[in-house]
Amino acid sequence: MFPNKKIYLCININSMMTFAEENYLKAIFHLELESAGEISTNAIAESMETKPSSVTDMVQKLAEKKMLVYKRYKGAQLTDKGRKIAASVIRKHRLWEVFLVEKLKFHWDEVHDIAEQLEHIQSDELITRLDKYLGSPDFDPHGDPIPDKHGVLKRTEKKLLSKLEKNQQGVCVGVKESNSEFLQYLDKKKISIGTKIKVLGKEFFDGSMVIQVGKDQSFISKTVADNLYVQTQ
Amino acid sequence: MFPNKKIYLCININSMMTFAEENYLKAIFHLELESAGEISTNAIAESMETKPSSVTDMVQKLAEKKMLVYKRYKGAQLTDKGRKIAASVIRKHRLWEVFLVEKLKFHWDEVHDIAEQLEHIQSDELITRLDKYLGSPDFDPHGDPIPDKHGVLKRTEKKLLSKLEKNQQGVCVGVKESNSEFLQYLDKKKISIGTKIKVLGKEFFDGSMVIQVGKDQSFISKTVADNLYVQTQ
DNA sequence: TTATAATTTTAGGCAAAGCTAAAATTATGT
DNA sequence: ACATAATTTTAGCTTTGCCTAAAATTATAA
Repeated sequence: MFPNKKIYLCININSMMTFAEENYLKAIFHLELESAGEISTNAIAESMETKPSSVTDMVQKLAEKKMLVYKRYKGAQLTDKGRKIAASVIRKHRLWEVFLVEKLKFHWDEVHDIAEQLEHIQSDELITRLDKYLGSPDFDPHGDPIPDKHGVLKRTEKKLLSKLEKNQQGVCVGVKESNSEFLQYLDKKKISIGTKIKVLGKEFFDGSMVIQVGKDQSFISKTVADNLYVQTQ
Repeated sequence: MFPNKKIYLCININSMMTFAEENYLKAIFHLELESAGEISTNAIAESMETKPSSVTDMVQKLAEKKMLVYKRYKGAQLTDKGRKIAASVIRKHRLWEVFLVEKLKFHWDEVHDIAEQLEHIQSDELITRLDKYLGSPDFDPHGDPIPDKHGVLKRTEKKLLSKLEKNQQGVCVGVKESNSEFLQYLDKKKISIGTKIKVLGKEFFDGSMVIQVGKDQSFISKTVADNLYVQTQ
């Protein structure tokens, strides 16, 4: 009568999303943060490194599932339902990144691909416990905010260190582009996520800075200040 | 932060296995432990809750990939290559189970379905670090041995506590059938994985036992002794 | 305004992994 | 031994998620 018995195992109909569907919702969620209104097929295709025709297919399917609103030739917009699922995937991704860095001692720039897989593991209880285990972190190792369990993403005032003026201070929440050398440089300077940084001086002509990190003072170039995100409360 | 770079991290062509393929290899591996020689299509189908015709399809594909040897109407046998991959999937499954129980405080009987998903995460580095993080455990929370990184599974002398005679002892390595009440009972008796148990006395007529657990003595029924696995070295 | 460019959709195909129904093969019982 | 039962395979269909090529629509620029 019903072809596949295994279907009965899915108690929560909402989360009966495939990996591909979750990835689309996630991508659209990110695009909506950057620009309001309908998201174009092309934009989605580009961000997912896939073809526009594939996007059209999937977007139509997600529209049928009420995950988004889609108008031919116009684009897509997430519904509350779709946004919630996207946020939960991003929450999982970022929590796992925290786990990989904090517990397994991976570096910031090594964890993305693994988290990309882990984000699709289905178990609410798992995420509840993982979150608790990690001390309910607010940010992932790149300084990006972790959506709460209701899918609410705290939009934070993350800005580049280079934008701070003399005597302003912030907490390091991430890097713009991470590469091993830069991360090693930060290690040497004793800067990591959560480090308080105060601007003691800023040179006008080259944008270099003298900053306070803990009890030490440090000199950093504009290149560095342009690559570090801080949060000013 | 790095939206959707599709990165091809499959360095090892051998491990470019789909979830389905990995599940088949795993199932056949388990069946080979129970009975030597070729494994029948029907046996595989039954253990995977799928149809024999589906098994034939997949087994032919796995034979092409040299994961197993298949003869029409005869059955399948894993090659070294296939066995190694199966063992690595089982290793991952069991390590994740340890993580879920030891770190996230799940109960023994709650972790299977989650580990069933986690076992397919692809990253050698992840498993190396996870193993280290967990203290390179030899057994999972059900007392089943964890294959080493080379795919070697220590075949252990796991036996039911009820098989031990007076004055014999063993280390608790798992339960046969786990349910919440039984696990709570064990908690009360201070028995868990790794607990040393010595048989102080065994009643002939009902199989009940007096055992030593740490410094305490305990009385247990045959029902309990029939449901507890111990390892005698 | 209209021709051309860009975007988006449709149509048709492919591979994975499952299914059913029917055919082929092997096993069994008397 | 041989009919029947059980097992296994084949053939053909379905869905998912992607693709290419062509058609449809919208945008842009002279």
